[in-house]
Amino acid sequence: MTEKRAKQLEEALRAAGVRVTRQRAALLRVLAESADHPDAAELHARAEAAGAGVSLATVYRTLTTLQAQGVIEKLEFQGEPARWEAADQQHHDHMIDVETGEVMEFTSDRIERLQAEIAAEMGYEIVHHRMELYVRRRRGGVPG
Amino acid sequence: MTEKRAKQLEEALRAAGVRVTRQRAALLRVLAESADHPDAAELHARAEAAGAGVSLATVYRTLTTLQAQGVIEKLEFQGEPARWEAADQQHHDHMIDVETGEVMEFTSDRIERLQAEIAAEMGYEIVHHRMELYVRRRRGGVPG
DNA sequence: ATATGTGCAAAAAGTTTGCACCTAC
DNA sequence: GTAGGTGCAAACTTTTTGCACATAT
Repeated sequence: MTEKRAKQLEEALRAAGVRVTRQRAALLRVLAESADHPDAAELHARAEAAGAGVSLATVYRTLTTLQAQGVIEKLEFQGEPARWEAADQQHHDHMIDVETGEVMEFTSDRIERLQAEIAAEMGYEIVHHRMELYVRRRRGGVPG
Repeated sequence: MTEKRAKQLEEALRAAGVRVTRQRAALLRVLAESADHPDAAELHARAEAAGAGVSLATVYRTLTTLQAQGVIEKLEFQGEPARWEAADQQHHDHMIDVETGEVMEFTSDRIERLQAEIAAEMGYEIVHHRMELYVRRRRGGVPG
């Protein structure tokens, strides 16, 4: 399944005139297999672990390229190195447990609508947004 | 007015056991006079322009200290150096014009309520949040 | 008097880049 | 064949830190 996705992406890149090198193919596979939100160093480590020879500089360059192609999204949480995620899912925002560091995803059409309304009232339209909730588990809280 | 505010802050800091040095006093004044969202280098430049002898290292250390005292807030917009703002106003979020770089402030009780609801549904409570709308002026838009 | 703060210069951390070589198309 | 990609090492940007000296309380 992730292999299939990786192949699809290779085609899309070629169609866009972006060369699919050994390094890029390897990173596409690593990204397709990653359900979490790894940073550049972590992606490099995973590629190395998979036996791909990819330099860290190329990881950075590839991430920039894939972002420009809309294949991945860059996440910049408070003061940490940038993290990345596949862009194939529907849009969502993030909730970060400040105690464990765990990153969860959520969506809210109602919030998105309100954001658009607020921008419109001020004469603007939204290009993109960023919303992060830094949270703590409630004592006696509802089980996940 | 800003001078008065700076004096108040000096008192609060002393009360909290934080020494009010010449450098800190100078930075408090620069911050009190700044209605925008300057980064450390800009604050350093403004302090220098005001004739205060303050090193950049001290600017960084002071910003960290003032943040810990709740006097200022740190803003981290997409990939730029951190910016700072006085924390005396009510809570608000930011809207950034992607074409001009202009930073505007806004509030929405409705969004804040929805955020709390979403966190609660997942068994969490919000410690703090970050919401930024990256926007573009609408062609034929409503005047500001 | 002394715990704290400061300046300087060096280091850290994350990311980007110049250049010679390599490779997908 | 050639435009575009890669590796390496060096540079860059922002921020932090060790240490000797200075100063607010």
